[in-house]
Amino acid sequence: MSRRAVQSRIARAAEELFVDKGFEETTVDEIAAAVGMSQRSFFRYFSSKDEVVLDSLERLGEDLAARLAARPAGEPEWDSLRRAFDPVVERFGDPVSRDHDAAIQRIIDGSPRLLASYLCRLELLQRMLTDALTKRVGDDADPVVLRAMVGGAFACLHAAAFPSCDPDEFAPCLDRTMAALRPAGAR
Amino acid sequence: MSRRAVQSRIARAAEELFVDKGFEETTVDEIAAAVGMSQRSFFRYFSSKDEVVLDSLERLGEDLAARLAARPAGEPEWDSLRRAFDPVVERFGDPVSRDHDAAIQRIIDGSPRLLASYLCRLELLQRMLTDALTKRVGDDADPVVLRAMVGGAFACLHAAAFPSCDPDEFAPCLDRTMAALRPAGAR
DNA sequence: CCGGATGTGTCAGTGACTGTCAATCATTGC
DNA sequence: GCAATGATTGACAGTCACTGACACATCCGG
Repeated sequence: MSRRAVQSRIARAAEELFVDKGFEETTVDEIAAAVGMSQRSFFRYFSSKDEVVLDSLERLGEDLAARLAARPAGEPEWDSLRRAFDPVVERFGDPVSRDHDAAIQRIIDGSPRLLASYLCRLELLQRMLTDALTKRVGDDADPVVLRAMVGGAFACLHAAAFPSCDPDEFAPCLDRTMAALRPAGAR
Repeated sequence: MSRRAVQSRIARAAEELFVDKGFEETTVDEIAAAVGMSQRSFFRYFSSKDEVVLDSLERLGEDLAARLAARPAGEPEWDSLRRAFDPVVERFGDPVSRDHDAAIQRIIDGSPRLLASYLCRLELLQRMLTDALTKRVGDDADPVVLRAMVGGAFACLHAAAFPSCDPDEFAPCLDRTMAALRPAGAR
């Protein structure tokens, strides 16, 4: 069985336990037992307990960065960033993946420890997008401003994804927010 | 001796050790020994090892929120946010506190675990500012947009504080970045 | 059949953190 | 002055995430 397959088996078992009992209340031993392996082997597939939950974010990051890189050359950066978020919007469109993501999000919000790791991941993700954006724009642009712009776009994404906004309204909510925050100087 | 005084004694000793040996390489036992108390007592003053480093951020948050609340009523939100950041700019102006903060920041950046907690704190701080901003603006404003605006302003702060920008240039760098990211719709 | 590469379980250890209990000390009421 | 009370502490044991070391199995090309 491939490494990826094992990881996904572990992840599925772990998420079930997390939903049942909560993240902090579930020990790594229990997860390992649920998939029939030793604790030591669990750590051969995931470098930490957090990783089980946050693993999918890594692939999402690569996806977003690729989308951003593929945007047409002349497009204003703010619009490119909005378009790079399309995969996220799509996932929100499908009820199955949306429910799954919502469950994950509830797990994350339920544990400060995990929430911290999650934010760290988002930070990494922003760095990836900043690099992609820098390549598109060229080195003449101010790197600090680019960094901030990606941060601003993520703030819109983060705000729109907040539970206060109901999931069906996600896409319009994101558009509205990004329109409101659109930098005045943007081409 | 007051609780605060003990906390600050612990914090001073801990920071010295962290600078010397690094955060991860310093055990709580060592910190406790350095101030002559048991490990158990250390945890009575700080709920975690992270807390020793991040404690000061809490007070900063209250400060920023108070500044924001005190801005004149008609001022555009983006400008109010910029002014709320003044205490941070001031700290960067004083060489002593700047060096101290830089040391702290190096400690934070040196440990992924601590960095994660730090970002979590920043998130909390943003929530505080969002609440303050909401009070100023009234409930007719879109809460999601307000949330995103605070996030955008923090992205500017975060980007400007990055080591790539030299400390003397911090204030102009922040102004430049916030000018570039100023929302087009802002009054 | 043998070589190493790869995957696994076991075990021992570290370090953060928690619960519990008993001793100490200052405060308060009498 | 003294006893009851509450807060602070140290000592100790325990849990849990995570790591390193080693032994064992399997598998695969030569």
